[in-house]
Amino acid sequence: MAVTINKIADLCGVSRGTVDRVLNNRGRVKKETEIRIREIANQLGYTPNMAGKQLAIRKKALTIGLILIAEGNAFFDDVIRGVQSAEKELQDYGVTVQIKTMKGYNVYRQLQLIDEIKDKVDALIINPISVPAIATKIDELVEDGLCVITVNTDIENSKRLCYIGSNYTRCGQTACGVLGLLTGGRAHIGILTGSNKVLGHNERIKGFKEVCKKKYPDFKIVGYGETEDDDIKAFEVTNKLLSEHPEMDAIFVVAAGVYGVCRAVLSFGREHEITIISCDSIPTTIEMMKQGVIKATICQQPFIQGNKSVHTAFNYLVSGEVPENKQFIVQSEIKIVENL
Amino acid sequence: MAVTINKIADLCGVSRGTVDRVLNNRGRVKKETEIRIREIANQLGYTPNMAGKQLAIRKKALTIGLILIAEGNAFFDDVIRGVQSAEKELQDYGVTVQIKTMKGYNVYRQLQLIDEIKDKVDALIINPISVPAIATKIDELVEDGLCVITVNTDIENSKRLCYIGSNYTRCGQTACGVLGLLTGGRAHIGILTGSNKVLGHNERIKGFKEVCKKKYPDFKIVGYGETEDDDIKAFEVTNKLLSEHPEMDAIFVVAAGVYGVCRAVLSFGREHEITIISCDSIPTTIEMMKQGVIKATICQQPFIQGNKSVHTAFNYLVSGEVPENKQFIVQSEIKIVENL
DNA sequence: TTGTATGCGTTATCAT
DNA sequence: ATGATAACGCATACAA
Repeated sequence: MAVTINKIADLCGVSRGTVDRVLNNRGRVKKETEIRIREIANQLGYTPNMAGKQLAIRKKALTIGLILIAEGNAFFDDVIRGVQSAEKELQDYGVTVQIKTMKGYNVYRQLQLIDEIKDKVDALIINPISVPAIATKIDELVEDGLCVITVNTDIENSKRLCYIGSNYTRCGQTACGVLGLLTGGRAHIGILTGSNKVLGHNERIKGFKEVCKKKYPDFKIVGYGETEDDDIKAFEVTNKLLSEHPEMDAIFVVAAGVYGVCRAVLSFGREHEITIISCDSIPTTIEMMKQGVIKATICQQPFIQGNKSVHTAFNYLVSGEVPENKQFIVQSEIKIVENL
Repeated sequence: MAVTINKIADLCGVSRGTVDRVLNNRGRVKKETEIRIREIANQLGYTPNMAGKQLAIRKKALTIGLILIAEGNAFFDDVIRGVQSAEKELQDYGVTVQIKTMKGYNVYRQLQLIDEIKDKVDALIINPISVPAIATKIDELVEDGLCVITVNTDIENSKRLCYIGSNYTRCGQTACGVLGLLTGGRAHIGILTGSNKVLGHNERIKGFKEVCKKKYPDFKIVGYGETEDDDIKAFEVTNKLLSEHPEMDAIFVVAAGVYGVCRAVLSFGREHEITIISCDSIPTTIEMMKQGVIKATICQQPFIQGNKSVHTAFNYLVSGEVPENKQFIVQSEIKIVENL
């Protein structure tokens, strides 16, 4: 039978209350008894019982807040689905989530949203803009006792509890690996990123180039473009790239704007000559895969990102459980039309 | 606030005990009160509280038994890791798992193991041999009130609670899709299956051929071999195939014996000319991928298969929760060396 | 500084 | 057929 707080109390000849105070660092207990209790607890390998905790804590309704740069970005639809699924799974324990979305990389707006939400929630899950101002803000929140988790994008040198999301470098490496296999290691590549101000996009390109260098000496990157995560902009810039580089026979779409890129390739009638690899799988991307325009896409388990971040926040709030790893990295999944 | 059994009792003017008897079909309650209670419960949308259930049920130690055809099959190592992880996650609730392993497709042996374990467990998770004798046995167990879940291999027309595992057809389709992309849709393919008596292997081949037919008219399947899931046998039969079909430039390894196949290809010095696609990722397969001998492998989330099956059994035992789908199908994951 | 009582939602065992 | 009561493990308010 598992060891409970009661058993420890018996063994130490004190009351449950005292053991509780020690094990949850509530103070107000004599040093020497504290030491004794801790010793016995460790020795017996005490682990708090979740069901008990959850039942007792039920009186307090927990609110978990989310700030996501989700507007106009279909990728986040699945993240939100994961969040909502977690809310449902945790409804027994009185958990409510509150999602605030924003559009684009407006630091001021994100700070504003943080201030709006911070006093209403027990934990904050944020898809942060990776700039010092946000990092500082996160640290402030944590100092004030709020539980903060970064999702999808990390700010490593901040005091957040943990990061849940992908390894962008890995995604880029995988993309290059796939492209290498599809082209036999010989291609003239156009890279269409979202913005060269976004860390994640740059890391994907970095990973891509690493593999290029190590394994595919005959890969030539012939041009770059920025889609600004917008299909129209993507369409224009891809058109330009295709005109300037008729030798281009492969495209890596690093971020959003995938559909715009595809439409440009289609407008040149070159969809059969150009191997397109993209990231993530939103409906328009899936449609393009079904039409054979996109050959493969590298996904980052958005549902799990949303779901796991809520569960992690909840576990921390309920039992002070700190994740064993500061980063929970989702898989870089290769999807083709057959395994969508 | 969520609706509890207590609230229902109040509203109906009865005691919790009565409500409990009704909602858990324990009988011994007057028809008309039963109807009234059910009505109110439905109306209020009562959902049992997990934490409460789990605390109360804790007195009974639950045992979940597993029968896996795991010996000599490294694929199952990850399944078992998933099972053990689930055991740890559920230890708070007094769950113990008991794993029995066997080697090869010996129906009599499997029946024997079932008889050994059936009276000692509250649920049985089985990786069944797909023959009528086992199906009948499963039905008997279920009739006797045991909870039975099939894992990794299903027996669809049986009374098992549900199946947790892959869609083998899908795996084969994915393999063909990948091969199509890697070869430009033109290849002379050798197929090395485990045994043509194993349903899953045949389904993979079926899926592979489907995509061949639909998308890749220039794929020619030039030969078949059976590895009997054994590396030595695989080595021999692949050697034979390579001798008889020098035009062969692609291999789909359907089941185990992957390493033997690779060694044969290496012994012919043809590892650069032959595109090998395999299934699953055991250590020797990973090694061959790193050496570039295998280009891609299609995986079926073994850890999740093990983990999820235990959790599903637990949920059923604790709350009678029947899975919403009779089949929980894991993803067919494409793995290359970059995203292993 | 410590102990006790009460309650969270459910199940199980009595007693009626 | 039904109700009352005691667990299960933990948190907390209150008493000492």
